[in-house]
Amino acid sequence: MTTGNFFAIGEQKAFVAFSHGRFDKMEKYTPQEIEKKWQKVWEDEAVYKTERDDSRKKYYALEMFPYPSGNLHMGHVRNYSIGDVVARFKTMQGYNVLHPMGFDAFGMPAENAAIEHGIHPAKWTKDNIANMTAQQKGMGLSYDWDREAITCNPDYYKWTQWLFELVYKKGLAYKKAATVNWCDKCGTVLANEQVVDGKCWRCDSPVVKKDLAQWFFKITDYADRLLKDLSLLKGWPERVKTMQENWIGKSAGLEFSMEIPELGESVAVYTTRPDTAFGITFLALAAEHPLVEKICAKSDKADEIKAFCEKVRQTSDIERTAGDADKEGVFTGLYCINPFNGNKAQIWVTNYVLAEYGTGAVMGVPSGDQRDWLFAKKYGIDIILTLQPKGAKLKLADMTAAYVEKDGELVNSGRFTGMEMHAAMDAIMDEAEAKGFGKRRINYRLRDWLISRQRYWGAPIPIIYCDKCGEVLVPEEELPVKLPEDVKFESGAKSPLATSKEFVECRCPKCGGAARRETDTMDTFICSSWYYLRYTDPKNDSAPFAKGDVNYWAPVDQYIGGIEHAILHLLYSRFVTKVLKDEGLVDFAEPFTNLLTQGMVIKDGAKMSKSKGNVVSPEEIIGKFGADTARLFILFAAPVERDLEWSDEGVEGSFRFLSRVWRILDIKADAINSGNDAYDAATLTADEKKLRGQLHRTIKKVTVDIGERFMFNTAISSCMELVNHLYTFQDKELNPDLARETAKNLLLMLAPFAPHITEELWSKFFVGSVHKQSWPKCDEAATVENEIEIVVQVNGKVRDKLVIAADADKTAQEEAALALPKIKELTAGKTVVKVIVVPKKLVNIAVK
RNA sequence: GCGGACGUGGCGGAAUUGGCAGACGCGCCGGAUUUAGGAUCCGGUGUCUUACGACGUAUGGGUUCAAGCCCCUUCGUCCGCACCA
Repeated sequence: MTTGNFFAIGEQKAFVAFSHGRFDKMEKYTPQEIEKKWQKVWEDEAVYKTERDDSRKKYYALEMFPYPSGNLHMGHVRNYSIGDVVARFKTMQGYNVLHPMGFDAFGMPAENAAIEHGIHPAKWTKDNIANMTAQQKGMGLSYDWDREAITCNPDYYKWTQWLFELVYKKGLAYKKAATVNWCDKCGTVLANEQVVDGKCWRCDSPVVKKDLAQWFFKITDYADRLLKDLSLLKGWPERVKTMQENWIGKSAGLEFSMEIPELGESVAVYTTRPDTAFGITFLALAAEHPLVEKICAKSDKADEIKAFCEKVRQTSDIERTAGDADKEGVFTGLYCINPFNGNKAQIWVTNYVLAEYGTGAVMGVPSGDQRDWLFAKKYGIDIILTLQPKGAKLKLADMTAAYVEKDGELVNSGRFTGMEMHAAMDAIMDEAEAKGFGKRRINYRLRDWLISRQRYWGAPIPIIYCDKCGEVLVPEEELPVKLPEDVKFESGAKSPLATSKEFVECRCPKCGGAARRETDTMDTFICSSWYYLRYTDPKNDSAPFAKGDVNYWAPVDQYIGGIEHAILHLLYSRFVTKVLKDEGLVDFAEPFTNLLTQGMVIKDGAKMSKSKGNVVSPEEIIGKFGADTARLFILFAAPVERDLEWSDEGVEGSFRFLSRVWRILDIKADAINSGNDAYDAATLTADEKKLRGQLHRTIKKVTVDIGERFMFNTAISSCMELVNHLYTFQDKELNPDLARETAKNLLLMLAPFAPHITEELWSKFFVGSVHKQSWPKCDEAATVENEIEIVVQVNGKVRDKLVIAADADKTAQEEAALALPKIKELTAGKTVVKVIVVPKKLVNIAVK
C-alpha cells in the first residue's frame, strides 16, 4: 500500500476483503495512528494551501492568534475547533477559503522569563511557538501554514514600524507629557483600555498615576466614525457593540466660560444640561485643574487647597471610582460669574471632578444633579430649583434628592421660566452662542491611545531625537529598527533598550549629526491591530501587503475569539483599518464583517486555572482519545457562544460516537463497497426509504445548523441520530446503493468536525480526500413522507394521535381526527365550539 | 443605580415561525453477549399515581383554540457601564 497519497480503488477492495465479517475480526479505531498518518499526508500534499483566485468567491475565516505562552489550553482548542469547522465547511461549499494562523509574539512574559531565568526572549518565544505549533498541528487544523505571521520577526515588525510612520505622517501620532497609567509589576505604562477597575488587565495589580512623556495615537479623531460604523456591523454581537459604544461615550452639550473677576480670567465648563444653568451655585474644579495653582496665588486658603490636592492625587483610581466614594472639597474663597444671570458662584476644588474629561471644571447645580446635591448638602452651599415636572410644584424643603429627570418645566430661570425642558435646552444654548460665551460641543469618553511601553520585547518606535532637528522618523528604507542584543533586562521606569549604547547612539537622518534613538517600544496591540491583513500577502518585502491581495481576501468574513477583546483589540483594529482606508491602502472601513464570541471552557463551575487546580490539558485528552474526539466533544457539549462545562464522561461519549461510526461502516463495508453511486431510490424497501428520508433531512439540517446558525451542537446531534438509525440495519440487509449513499454523506457531514477519522474511512470506500469534496446536497424528494403523524388535542391537551396521508387536505385531516373513537368518547355530550386544523401538524378540538 | 443576556430532568443541553416540552449526549436502571470484568448491542429513564390520569420550562398574572416561546409582575444568576457633568 502506498503512503503519502490516497488509496487507489483496488487497494480499497483489498481492505474490505480483509475487514468484512463479525466484530472480532474488525480493525479497531486507533485515532493516534490515523491522526498522525493523515496530518503527514495533508502536509506532504499541501491540502490546505491557499491561493488567490480572482475568478472564485473568497471566504476569510480567522481565529484570534494566540500569545505564545508555550501550551495550548482548552480555550484555544475551542477557538480553533470552531474556526476549523467554518473553514472546512465553506471550502466544501466551493469558496476559496483563507484560513491562516500566527503568533502575537511580542509581550511581557517573554521578557519576564529573561529576567527570571536568563533565557533570551527571542529564544523563549521561538521555543514556545514551536511547541504550540506542534500542538496545533496535532489538532488537524486546516491552516495554510505558509502564511504564518509572527509579530516578533523583523520581517513583520518592519511593517508595524512602517504603520507607526504612516500614522505619524498623517499627524495622528504625537509625544506629550501626561499623567499616565503605570503598572509597577509590569514596569510600564498602560493605555486606558488596558486598565480594568483600576487594575492592570494583564497582571491584575493596581495601576498608579505617573507623569511621563509618552507616545499617543490620536484615536479620538476617529471617535465618531468608530461609533457610527458600529451600525455597519450587522454580524457582531449586540453586546460587543454596546460595550464599544459605552467606551467611546459620546455626549452632546454646551461648553461655556465663566469669568473669575478676582483673577481676571475665565474658566471653561462643559455640561450636557444647559437647561439647568440658572441653578448654578458653585463651580467644581478637578484637583489637577491648571487654575488651581493660580487660585492658590490669590487665595488665603492656599495651604489648605494644596494639602487637599495632594491628598486627592495620592488616592488610587480604585478608591476614586468606588461607587460610594465620599465627595469632598475645599472652598477657595474665590467666586466666578454665571454668564446667564450674573449670579456669583463659589469656586470649590473637589475630588469628584475628573481632570481628563470635558474641561476638568463642572458647573455645580445641586437641584439638578445628584452629585452636586450631595456636595452642596454636605457643605451648606445654596440650592436653586430650576426644573420641576409639568403641572407639579416641587419644594426644596421637601426634596431629599436632586430632580434629575429629563422632563419638565423650567422655574427661576429668568426669561426661560415656564419653557419645556428640551426647548429650553436649545434656547439656552442658542443664547450662549449668540452672546459668544458658549458653544455647542460633542464630547467623548474615549482617550487617545497611549502606545509607548518601557519594555524590551516589542517593536521599537522608529524615531530619532536630534538636538538640531528634533524628532525625526527613521527613513523607511532603514526599517526595521532592529532590537539590540546587548541589553540588560531589568524592570524600571526606563526601557531596557536605553541600556544598549549601540542602539541608542545613532546619526540624525536629516543632518547626519549625533542623535539618540527612542528607547520605548510599541504596545503589542499595535502588532495585533493589523496582522489579519498581513496574512493576505505574508511574504511581501516591499509593502505590508499588496492592494490586490488585501482587497481580494479581506475583510475577514468570520472572526472568532473571546469576549475579553470586546474593546481592546477589536477597537484598535477598527481604528487602524480606518486609517489605512483613509490612506487608500485598503478598500474597506471595517476589518471584521462577522464576529463570533465563544464562551469560556469551565470546570466545576469555574474558569480553568492553575490556582484552582481544575485545568484539563488538551495534550492529555488528545493523547488519550485523539484530536477528533476532543474537537467533537468541545463542539457538541454547548452552543459556541455559551460557556462550556468540561466533562470527562462527555469526552468518552464523543469517543464512543466516533467508534460507533467506525464500527457500523465496517459492518456494512461489503454493502458500501458494492453499491453504486447512482441508483433508483424507488426500489428501496419501506424501512430503507425511511433511512434515506432521514439521511436527507439530516443533510438539510446540518447545512443550516453549520452555515446559518452556528449551532454545531445540534448539527452533531442529528448526525448521531442518523447513525443510531443506521444501527437498526446492523443485523439486517441494507441495500448496497443506499448503504453507499449514507456512508458517503455521513462522512462528508462529519468531515469538518472530525477530519481524521472521516478521511480514513473515506479512503477505504471512496477516492481522493474527503476534504476536497463538495458539501452534500439534500434531495428534497427523499425528505417527503407519504404518511405523517398528526396530534389530536381536545381543549389544547393531547388526547390521541393519527397517521394520515401526507397529501390529505384540511378537511380530511379534521374528519379523520373527529372520527377517532377516543376523541368521540371525549367529546360525547359536549358542544364542539371550534376546530383548529394546522395542516400536517395537529387538530385541536375546543369543546364545552 | 443604569443597560443587557439568561433561568427547561440527576447533569450538559434541544425545541429554527406560538402547534406533541425534554431531541442528542452524559449518568442511572434492566436485558443480551461473555468463564468473569470491561467493551459492545438492545430497551428503559421529567414528577406524582396501582391504574385511569394529573402536574410540569425560576415566580405570580395576562393574551390565545394552543405559550418554554408573546405581554406584564416578582425573584435569582451572569456580564457590561457607573462620580463622564
